[in-house]
Amino acid sequence: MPTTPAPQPDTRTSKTLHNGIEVLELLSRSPHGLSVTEVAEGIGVHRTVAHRLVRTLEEHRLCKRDAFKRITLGPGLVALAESVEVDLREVARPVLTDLAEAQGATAHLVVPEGPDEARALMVVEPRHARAHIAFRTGRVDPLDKGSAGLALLSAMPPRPGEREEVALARRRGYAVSHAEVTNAVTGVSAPVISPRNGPVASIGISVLELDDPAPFGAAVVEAARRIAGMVHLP
Amino acid sequence: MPTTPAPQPDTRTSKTLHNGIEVLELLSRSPHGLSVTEVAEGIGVHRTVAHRLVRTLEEHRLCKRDAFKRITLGPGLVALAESVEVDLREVARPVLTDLAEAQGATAHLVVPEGPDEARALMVVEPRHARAHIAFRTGRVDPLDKGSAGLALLSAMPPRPGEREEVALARRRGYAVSHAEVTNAVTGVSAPVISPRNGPVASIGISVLELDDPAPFGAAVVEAARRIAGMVHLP
DNA sequence: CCCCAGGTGTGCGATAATCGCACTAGGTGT
DNA sequence: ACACCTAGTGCGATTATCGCACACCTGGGG
Repeated sequence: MPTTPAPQPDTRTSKTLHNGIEVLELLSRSPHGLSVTEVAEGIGVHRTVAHRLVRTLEEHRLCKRDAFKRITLGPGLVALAESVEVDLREVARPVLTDLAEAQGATAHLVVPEGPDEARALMVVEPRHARAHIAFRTGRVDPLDKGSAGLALLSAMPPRPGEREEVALARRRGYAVSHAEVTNAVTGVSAPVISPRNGPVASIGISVLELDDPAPFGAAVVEAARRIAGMVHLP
Repeated sequence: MPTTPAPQPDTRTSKTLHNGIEVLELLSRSPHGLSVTEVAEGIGVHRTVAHRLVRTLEEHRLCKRDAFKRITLGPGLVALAESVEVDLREVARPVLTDLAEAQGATAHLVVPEGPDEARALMVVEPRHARAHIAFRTGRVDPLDKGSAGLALLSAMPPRPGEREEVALARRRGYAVSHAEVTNAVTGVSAPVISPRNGPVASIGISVLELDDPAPFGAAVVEAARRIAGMVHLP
């Protein structure tokens, strides 16, 4: 019996770094922290390995251990995250707050991720609305669900079998969705199109109203236009 | 010549993970992105190694490559960062916005990091002030510089050789600093003290006024008290 | 009190993952 | 066409990682 067939090691990615990142992702799903043993079980490595990974992350403030040794994500991550897409978020922030305030609804900036997904990069809630939606920054949704993704698709070349709403959005300049990612919520989004880089983001609002989306559409189109005029990637 | 003296490998931390994190830190200092070669030079590893690290980070969306192969930080980081100190930030957010609005100044939540540093976890700017300070979330300052750090120190046992301002803050309940971290800016901060965990944060504002800090002090003390009453760590 | 159970933390040898060479491929400017 | 630059890859040598075995601490019974 010639040992095991062929483990075929992957020389293209780094296993140790992969494990370290999995620790971070595991911790982000564990709001109340974990022990070293739980981390080891959670990602399927030996306890000693988890120990070394945690210590390394800790040195970089990517995780920390509280008074009784429980491990949670560390504030170093907020410093790193602050540098993600700085120029885009810098110009988008005032536009989003204005939009949220003017419409009395939650405004969001969403970027495409991979070929079929979109991630919320920024979410701004209105200050003085009677009621409004809240959802998590960093959230990922399929590109073909929700107004933000539809708006992004509408700024790309048509795909075979694309939803009818995309073609409609392409004509109107903004996309509308209802109860696709969140029950009872209507989304209205417009693509932010950079002359140089194509559709870099979408900007939109989540409203509770069910009637005519046209005024909202005009508002998000205008907001997207403002951002596109200011963003210039190298 | 008996080879090299003694390389003494470090078994306590993980070199590969360390390198991967250094890539992230390097990228956060490089707003316009880097090439693989630049990454390799920046952290002092072979180009092939940098290549593998980048690819691994990319799979987890911690970095991404734009149209012309330049590498920047990826949106996966904002999802991770969103989970840092969730409960604390959840309760602090409305308090900070109220504080910023009421005082017409930038409000901030700062947490201790290591024995001698403090990091800004959250920064909220006022909506309608004539002028206000802005600074970066995630920023690190020495614990004995600036009102936030002084406030944290004032809630800890006295240290040998501590600044006089700390004792003063201990008596008044809030700390005041002027032009210590930023020119011409006065900071006023109060510690957030959890009955169970001691000083977990400080909350404060950065103002341009130079006169009586007492009203600001009362406001930050009240804000810190509100947060302390709501935060309950496991 | 002592001992056990359940957890963290650590030295060290075997081994598998990483490193870096040598090479291919693609693009740019002369 | 050529020289020159950077990205990307297969593969053997080397070295970092893995995981065992053990020490240590803390709390709770017997």
